[in-house]
Amino acid sequence: MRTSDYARILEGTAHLIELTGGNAFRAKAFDRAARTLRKYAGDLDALIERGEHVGMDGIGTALARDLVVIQQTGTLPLFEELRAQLPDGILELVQIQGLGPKKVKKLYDELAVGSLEELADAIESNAVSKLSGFGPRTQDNLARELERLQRQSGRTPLPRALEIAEPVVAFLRGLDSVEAAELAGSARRGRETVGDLDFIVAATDPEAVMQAFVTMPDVTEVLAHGPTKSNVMLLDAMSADIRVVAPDRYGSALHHFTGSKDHHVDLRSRAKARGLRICEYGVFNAADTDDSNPLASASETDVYAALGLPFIPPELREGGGELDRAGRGALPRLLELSDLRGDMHMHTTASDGRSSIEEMAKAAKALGYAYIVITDHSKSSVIANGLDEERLLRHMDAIDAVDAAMDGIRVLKGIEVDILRDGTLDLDHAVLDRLDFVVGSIHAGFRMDRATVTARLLRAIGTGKLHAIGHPTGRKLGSRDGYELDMEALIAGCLEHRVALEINASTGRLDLNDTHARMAAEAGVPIVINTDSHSAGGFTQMGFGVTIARRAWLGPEQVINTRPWDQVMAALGR
DNA sequence: GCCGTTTTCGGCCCGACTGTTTTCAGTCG
Repeated sequence: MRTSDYARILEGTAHLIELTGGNAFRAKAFDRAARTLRKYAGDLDALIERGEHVGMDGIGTALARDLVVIQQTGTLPLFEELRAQLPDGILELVQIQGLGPKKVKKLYDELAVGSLEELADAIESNAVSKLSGFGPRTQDNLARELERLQRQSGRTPLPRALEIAEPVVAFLRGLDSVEAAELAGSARRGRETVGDLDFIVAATDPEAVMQAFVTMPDVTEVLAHGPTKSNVMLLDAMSADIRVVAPDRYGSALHHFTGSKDHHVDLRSRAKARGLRICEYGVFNAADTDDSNPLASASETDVYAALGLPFIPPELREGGGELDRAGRGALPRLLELSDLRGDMHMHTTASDGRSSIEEMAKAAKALGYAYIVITDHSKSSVIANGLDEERLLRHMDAIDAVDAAMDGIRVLKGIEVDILRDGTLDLDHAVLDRLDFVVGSIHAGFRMDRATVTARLLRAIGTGKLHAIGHPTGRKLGSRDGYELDMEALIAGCLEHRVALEINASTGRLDLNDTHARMAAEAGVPIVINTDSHSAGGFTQMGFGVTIARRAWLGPEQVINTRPWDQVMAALGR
């Protein structure tokens, strides 16, 4: 069973408990356990088999037993029992914005609505607006939400979300009474996909800010508009919330709306243990029931300090043990963009890039890099005009010529060699030996099962000719899932043969992701962060790789391209 | 169902906004 299967069953059980009028806290417990599982990057199946899942966050004796049952039978009796009482489509209804368990239950009890289609029919016949507790406005909102679901579903990749959000932040900062404005929420934490955008503003005239916000040109729909909080649709693509607060409450508000939910749950229990209370208006004495006298609220640093903690970077606020570590003063010094001295995976006009070797070198030098490695495709990638041995040898001479002509940056010879279906490499080993850096990647034959792909990668690593595995899972963000892979086996192989795993920072990939990168680095595998640029403009994507690294708790010492070139091989242990 | 420097029982975050209501339940983050 895959991790997502376990999580899906627990999540479904949580919804069904609520829908059948069960104990809401019991439902919450199932939901919390599901989230804990989704966060676990290792082999959950094996963990359960070893009985080591007992004691995970939110998993007590009962849920631990339930997980064993799911492993053995593929499902859970409680889940099946509740599911038999309601149509399957009802779980889709809970996903709709504006529909919670109570309203879904009412729709089902009174109108027999048990699926998205039936809801559409009920709206069509105007029956929804006649239910008590509903009304014409609610019916309209549901109709719009259904339409939106059909048009687009799910979360927006982080790069696209930032593209939409950054102009809005600039707009808000330019308004008259605004002292500070920031993008909060999961985008600020750097999650690879973003559900909706949250903007926090410190301003002396909240209503003016609110009015300006809801009338921005990018706003295609106003969903809510209050004196301090509004919700709009931006470019028909993303829902965006805004909160305006007094400047002296900016820190606590920014903190509150940055989340995550799990981080806040942990933080509140810590506050409680210290006789404190924390909300969006600040940190208070628990006994202090009004919000006028906060102990801390102006900055996030103040908020954490009031709880006896150092500032915790947003990327770590996922409820993944960051409070414990912060409390012991043991947070890592996280990687920063300025730590990186080189980029070791990029393409030129020799294969499928759009810039020359020289253009790449000049752009990299302008960014302050000390070295780059030119890694064009190998011959199997025919569509990408990949190089055979003969063309590669000539290409190497061209790289040397640019290197000799450039001051202040090393231009090194590499290749992104295809890992073929049988795990052999696409180029002659003797030629590979003459390169400075070899990235091995899978570009074809994705439809293999987990064991076959894993063996394929391990055989490639075993050649001893690779320095790094490029985009290790092959996923394309938002469009392709990538191949199934035994990540623990890959990590063990990389450790044994001293091969780095890449965080591919190109906006279409972000691969490795944060959980896998954390897992690899904790095991001791060297990480390399590359843009896989196909033009001189592509280097700007490096920031996304750094964000993933930070979410993976990585510091500069775990990333090989923070080192000077002459120490990179040593960092690989070679 | 989970959890414990307040607890092995009794809590479980809490405030804004909407839409429907005549004072508030439901939803969201």
